[in-house]
Amino acid sequence: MKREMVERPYKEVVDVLKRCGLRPTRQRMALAKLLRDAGDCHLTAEELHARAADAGHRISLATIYNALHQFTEAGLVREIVVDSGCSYFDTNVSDHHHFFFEDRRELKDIDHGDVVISAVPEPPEGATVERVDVVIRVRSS
Amino acid sequence: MKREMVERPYKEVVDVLKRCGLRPTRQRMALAKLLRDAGDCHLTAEELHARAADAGHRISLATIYNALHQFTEAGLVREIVVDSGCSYFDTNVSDHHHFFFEDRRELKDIDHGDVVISAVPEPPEGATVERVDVVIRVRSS
DNA sequence: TCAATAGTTTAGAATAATTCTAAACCACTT
DNA sequence: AAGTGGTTTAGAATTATTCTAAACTATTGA
Ligand SMILES: [Mn+2]
Ligand SMILES: [Mn+2]
Ligand SMILES: [Zn+2]
Ligand SMILES: [Zn+2]
Repeated sequence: MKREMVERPYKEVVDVLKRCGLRPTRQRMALAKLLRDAGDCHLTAEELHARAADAGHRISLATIYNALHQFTEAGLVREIVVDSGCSYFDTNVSDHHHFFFEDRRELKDIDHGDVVISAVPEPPEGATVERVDVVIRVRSS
Repeated sequence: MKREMVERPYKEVVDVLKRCGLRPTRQRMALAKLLRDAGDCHLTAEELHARAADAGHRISLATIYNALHQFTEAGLVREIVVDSGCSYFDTNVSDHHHFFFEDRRELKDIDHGDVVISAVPEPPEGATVERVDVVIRVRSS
């Protein structure tokens, strides 16, 4: 019973990982749980690494990168490129756009529906639209 | 007269540079001219470096980066971040958006007006909108 | 015309994010 | 319990970019 209270929260992430065809290893379970419990946010690999460390998990950066890419592939997180120099991983995988605070280098979600794109051009022949990213770059002033 | 035919094209870029408060050095003139003559396109620092070399200019990469940042500051080019790992510099500084071909890692302009954003949210208090970037990510398939 | 000055260029080292390597490790099957 | 094949890891490698400090040059005004 003591054991169960601690272990239960893992059940879900284990299932998610299995559904994605990823072995539920110690590291992937820890990371998947951290990401799920983090709520909607935008993390760099380094930040996730730090959070894992804070939670008592000693996971190599290589593994963090591996997991983030696998999770991206599986649709558990979404990679956002706004800053030449580092990638952000978004735990909110629903369709939404972003403010980017250039001075703080931070992303903030824009509620779906607050940006309306009323005309999107056809992609060129043989190309298929993967995603439409809208980033509103702002500076404090 | 022989001389003039070769030199005249530089007159404009010299003026542009002066207007921007940048000394018209040999390197900056060469780069400004290359960029102006390139037509609308999206270049990486390396690509511009290669074009300079092709045109017979031996300019260090550090200078390419310096110039591109100064030109960006001055509004002569626009920096676009779509690809974690490298920046693109757009010689088309008019208001427009982009397709990004993820496999080729190439940008393509979308005519102004082909993307209509009919609702843009207010930025948070104290933040001022710098720019709205729309990137339509496509893959060939 | 010629310094003096301040801005510019440069090679090469340094940095930072990310990827690679190859050996140790461990999840899952049998 | 052993075999297997995927996984993790430390550390080296890679890549784009920035930094450093010395050499260079555009500009100015004597
Ligand atoms: Mn970062
Ligand atoms: Mn590149
Ligand atoms: Zn988001
Ligand atoms: Zn463009």
